[in-house]
Amino acid sequence: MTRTRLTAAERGEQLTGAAVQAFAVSGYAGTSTDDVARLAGVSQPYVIRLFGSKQRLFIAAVEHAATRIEQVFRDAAERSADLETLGEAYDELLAERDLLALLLHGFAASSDPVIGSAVRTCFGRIYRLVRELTGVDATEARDFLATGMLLTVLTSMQVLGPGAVPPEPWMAEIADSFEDPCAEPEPGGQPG
Amino acid sequence: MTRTRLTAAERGEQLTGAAVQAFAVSGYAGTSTDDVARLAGVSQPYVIRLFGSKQRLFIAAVEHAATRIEQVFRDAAERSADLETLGEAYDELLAERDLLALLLHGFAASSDPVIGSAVRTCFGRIYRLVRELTGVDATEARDFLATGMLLTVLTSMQVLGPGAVPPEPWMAEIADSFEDPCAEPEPGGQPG
DNA sequence: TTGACATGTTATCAGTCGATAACTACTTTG
DNA sequence: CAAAGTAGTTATCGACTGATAACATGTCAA
Repeated sequence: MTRTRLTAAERGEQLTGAAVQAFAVSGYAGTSTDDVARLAGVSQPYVIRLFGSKQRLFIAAVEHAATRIEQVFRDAAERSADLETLGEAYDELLAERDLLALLLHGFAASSDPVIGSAVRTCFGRIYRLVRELTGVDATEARDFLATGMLLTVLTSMQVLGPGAVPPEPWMAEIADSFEDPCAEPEPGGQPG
Repeated sequence: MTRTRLTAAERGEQLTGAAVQAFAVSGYAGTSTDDVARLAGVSQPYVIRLFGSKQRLFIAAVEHAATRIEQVFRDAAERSADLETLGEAYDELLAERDLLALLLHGFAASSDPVIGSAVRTCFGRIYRLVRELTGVDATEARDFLATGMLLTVLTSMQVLGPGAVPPEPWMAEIADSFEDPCAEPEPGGQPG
């Protein structure tokens, strides 16, 4: 079986996807470039040659995830440009677990100045996009993203989502609080 | 200069503190047991002998941080048992940056089943405590913790807090939204 | 066809890390 | 004082990692 040959650009895209998957599980320091290489079916040194360093590979993955998140929000806003619809879009993002998990690992890896800078830029773009798409003020956008962060963290902790552990009472309580529409304190706002 | 000799219990506590500091910066995979050892002024093998493994050291640090967070909330509730007061307590937690940063790294490291289990238990305890101290319902407690998660993430990203980078416009906008009391959508609720 | 370029691989290395083992030194107790 | 327990060290190992260099293989234009 001969290896399928791709252009450098194509291979780069494929590797970025593999990097999103791999880094989403174990984070920057916990994932080896060989993990990414195996996932994509190429050798580890080739990954380094294409991206220059592990750091640049990670940043490429974070930016890819952020771009995808923005796209999901944009698509949702095309249906209806309010926070409630964007909140529904969050369900799609939670289904693609990798995106938010990777972003969380990016936040955590922000003590590295280069990674931190890239991650802040991505987060800032998402915040701005939410405000522009829906026209809400800073406080509403902040509360929207706050709930999003909690959902992201709960998913990473495997309290919510596909890979969730058997729920303890407090987990079920929180999960229910997201699904009960009557419990919303203000009409049309929170993701979930 | 002779090394100060401590009992195993004392040294263990000191090492747990050092572990909180060290793991808060670079996370589980990104921090070596030698980093923790140097911070405490002992040799690396001794750290392993006292805690058995790096994993157990990390879990000890996470549980220590969670316990401290609970204590801050309890102290605040003794002044006044409502969410607003607990929100003020959050400022103390943000000042002790390590605690929340470490917890965030714990969330991110939850793909390890042993760590994940410990982290979920800690989070569940904090959630329960917030509800018990204030008597709020699940939705209010969830929104409180959601804002807390956003604050934690923003601090880790160095958007807020002592080590923050020079603020870009969107950062100032979010920071302001926390300080403006008039912008609160519902009276007395969010941390910050 | 041939040669230049692009796509990949294997071999290898220097550094790091968690963990074990064996040894040392201090303290307490009888 | 001696012996036993406690606190801590140095030496060392095997595994892993990111990165470099050299080599191989496939593709396409002249």
